[in-house]
Amino acid sequence: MTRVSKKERHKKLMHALNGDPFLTDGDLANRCNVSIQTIRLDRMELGIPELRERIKHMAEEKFDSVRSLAPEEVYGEVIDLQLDHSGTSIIEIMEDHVFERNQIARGHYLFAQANSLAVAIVNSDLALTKSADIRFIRPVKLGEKCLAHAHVVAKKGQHIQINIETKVMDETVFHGVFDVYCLEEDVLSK
Amino acid sequence: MTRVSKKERHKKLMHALNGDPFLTDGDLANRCNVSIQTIRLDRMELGIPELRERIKHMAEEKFDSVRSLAPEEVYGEVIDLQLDHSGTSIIEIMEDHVFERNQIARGHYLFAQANSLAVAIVNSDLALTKSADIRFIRPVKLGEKCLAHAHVVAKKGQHIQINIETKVMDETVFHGVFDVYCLEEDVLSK
DNA sequence: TACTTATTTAGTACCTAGTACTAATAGTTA
DNA sequence: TAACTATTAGTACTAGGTACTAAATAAGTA
Repeated sequence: MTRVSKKERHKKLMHALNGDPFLTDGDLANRCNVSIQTIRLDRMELGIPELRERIKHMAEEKFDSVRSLAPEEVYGEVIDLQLDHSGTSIIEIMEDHVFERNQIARGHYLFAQANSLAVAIVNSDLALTKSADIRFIRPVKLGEKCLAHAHVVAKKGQHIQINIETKVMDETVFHGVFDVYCLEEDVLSK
Repeated sequence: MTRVSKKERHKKLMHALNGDPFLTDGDLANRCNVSIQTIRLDRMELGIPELRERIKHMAEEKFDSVRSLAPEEVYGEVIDLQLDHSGTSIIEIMEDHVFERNQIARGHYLFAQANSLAVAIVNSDLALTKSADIRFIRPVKLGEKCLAHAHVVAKKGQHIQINIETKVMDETVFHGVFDVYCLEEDVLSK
């Protein structure tokens, strides 16, 4: 006289955990009116890890995504850098960088790459972006690798003008002119 | 003969957990060369919850952010939004956002806030930043809260021009003019 | 130097949310 | 009725803690 079939319970279980992954085996047992052991056998069959593992997994994902948005001093991997002259960096567009709907990279990631590179090029402890004029030439899609190349075009006192062009393969996807303000220490002490 | 002072150990602890929140008390005890009890007293004093609670908290945040899809798309907390008209969002400058040396926020975080807001305002599934002209008016420091206010100034066909001004208290710190390209579905089907 | 306080360590009982296992019972079916 | 599946019960054990008591070890101060 099995009240509800195993299959049905399994469905219910999956659904319940989808709605609230923080349910313990005890909670699930109550919901399904079965013993805790039954729930554990069910999880085994369905390959559902225990509560603590589920939670840990979610936390790790969260942690990783925080990482990708708040990285080190430079956003992107610098592969070449001539201080006060030029530089190149790479980023690969990952899941976290794109709009869900259309898989297109959010513009500020491309900007972050360019901005980081511009500031990194300036040979100073106190370099800040003053202004920028940027253009997104074509959308960048998930999985594409963006190569940003920067070079200093002018240097007038504390203002340094840097041109940045970002390419995917041979196609230009982003272009920017950055005006970086450089407050050198010896200037400060004068 | 306390090898390392309590204060120093507390700092080390905070830093370690910031870098890796998945460390158990045992791990921390090893790193600091103290007993597990000392670590637990330290956590008490510093108000740091146990590993499982930390993990759970992160998982809950992740879960919440997955639930509400819209805010995930936006960098910053949107506190007001009138589609196709105006919007406001807030970000607080945290440790991760600043240069270590001078505690000044990296420009691309301010840009990310503005860019997200600009795209969010446009009432379309397919809104992409086409170009932007931005100015960093004064440096923003650690702990400051940035209020970005955006409003649509022009709409010509698929191009929408949005002005954004970001303030800390009453001071303008950032200004930008964004040109967002909006590919509406009915336009597509024509 | 002796007293006092702060800091650190040790150890116990208990908790949750499990795993891994054995054994028994209930219900169904050939 | 025997065989099988599904379910339940119960035990031993685990990690990573809490909450507590007690003791040992500095360190500061009168």
